[in-house]
Amino acid sequence: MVEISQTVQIYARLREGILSLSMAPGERLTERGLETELLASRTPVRAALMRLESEGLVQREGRGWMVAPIDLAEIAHLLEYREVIESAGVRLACERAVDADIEALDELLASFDVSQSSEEGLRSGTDFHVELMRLSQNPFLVTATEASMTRLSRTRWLEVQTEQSRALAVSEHRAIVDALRRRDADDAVRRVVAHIHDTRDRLLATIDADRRMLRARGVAIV
Amino acid sequence: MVEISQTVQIYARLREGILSLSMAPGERLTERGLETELLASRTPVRAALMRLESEGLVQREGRGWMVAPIDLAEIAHLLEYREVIESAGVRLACERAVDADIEALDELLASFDVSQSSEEGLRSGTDFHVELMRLSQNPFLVTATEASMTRLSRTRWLEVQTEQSRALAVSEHRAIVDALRRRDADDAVRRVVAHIHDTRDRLLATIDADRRMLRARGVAIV
DNA sequence: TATACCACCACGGTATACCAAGCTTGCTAG
DNA sequence: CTAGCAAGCTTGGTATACCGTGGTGGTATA
Repeated sequence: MVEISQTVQIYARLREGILSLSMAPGERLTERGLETELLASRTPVRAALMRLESEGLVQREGRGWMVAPIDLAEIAHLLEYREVIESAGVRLACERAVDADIEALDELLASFDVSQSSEEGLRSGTDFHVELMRLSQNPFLVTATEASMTRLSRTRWLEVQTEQSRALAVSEHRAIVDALRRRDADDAVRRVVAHIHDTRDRLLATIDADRRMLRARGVAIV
Repeated sequence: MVEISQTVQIYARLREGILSLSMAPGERLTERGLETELLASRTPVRAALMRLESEGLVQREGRGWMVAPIDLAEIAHLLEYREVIESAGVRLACERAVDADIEALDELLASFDVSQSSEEGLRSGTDFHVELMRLSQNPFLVTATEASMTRLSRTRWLEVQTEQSRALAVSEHRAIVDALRRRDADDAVRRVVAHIHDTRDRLLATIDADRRMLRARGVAIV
């Protein structure tokens, strides 16, 4: 058993609770409440809250804190932002990626294709896009994508995850890798844009349709 | 005189010291040292350091902290990142900006043109690009540009700021606003890209030429 | 003289006591 | 009965004491 500092442990537990929706969006938090709940002192709790604030997962609310609500407009803006980042990133990747890295990305895709567990399915999408951006050789594109996927990841639990929708996502990913392998930048960009558009349409349609249900589940949709 | 909390005051003072280069890039910092130097307790000092870390202005170094060194490769990546963000942003701005906001941006430009003080000249560039991104209506493009400009702002002090180079920057900004006013997205993007390329070339050339001098001044250029 | 070991000190991490401010609640006065 | 005020409690903000660890300098021994 490795010893882990309180700071990162508390941070990880809060982050997990928020992303898994076991802490409801919009839920009010107090430092002292978390202190007793997580059996730690306020110092690491405050550190975790500050870091989560910089990631957009918690917000200051009056004198206290709250779990960031799920905001439809923010989601739309994030997906537009991803479209900007990832189309430019995949174009750079076509110029710069070495073949071995493209094949490694393809293998990553295959490994996710095999595993069907839901939480791994959750990670597969975010990891694919992050690893794709890594091929651009620009660390800021990687970081921006990581941050975007983190903020978007709570919405995945809301989205209907049918067998065919997951298959579609995988095939779209595969098409991107294929274009990348052919160094066909224009096609790669087109497919990235199409993939993000598909994601957005599916997501916003689902959320919009289930608005009432989600609100009832305590999801504060602004 | 308004009372300001220790947390934001300490943060602001550290930030100012770092951005003005009065705290040297690569300089080692200790929480207890800053505590006595800034006449505050470790709690707000730690909070400030954590926030500055998330902005990339300080880094953890071993068990301690250091002012983030100026990294030539990082600067190049940041300028490439800005090119991605701002070309997409200005294209969106052409579609979405209302005329009044474009005129307001033009007036901002005029006000900076008049004022010739150096630190306002420093701010004028960053504010122009941030306000430009605001016209895209996407808050993530605004935030990304703010963060990039912050990280880049230390390099401005190193760059030779001749009268004609500043005049060139202003005229390039003006050309962008003109294209925006004509809703000529392709031209606007072209001019944004050209402007950032110019900035990069001037910056990297200056820094590369003065490498030895800068290192002698205590600037840790990796 | 060189190397190894030991003691001390400086560091970030953690816990906690105290503070001022703001909200809530309950009592009192009209 | 209602309105207003005051007291108390809860909040984040701040200061500080304490802990374990890692690094460093000095000394002793080979």
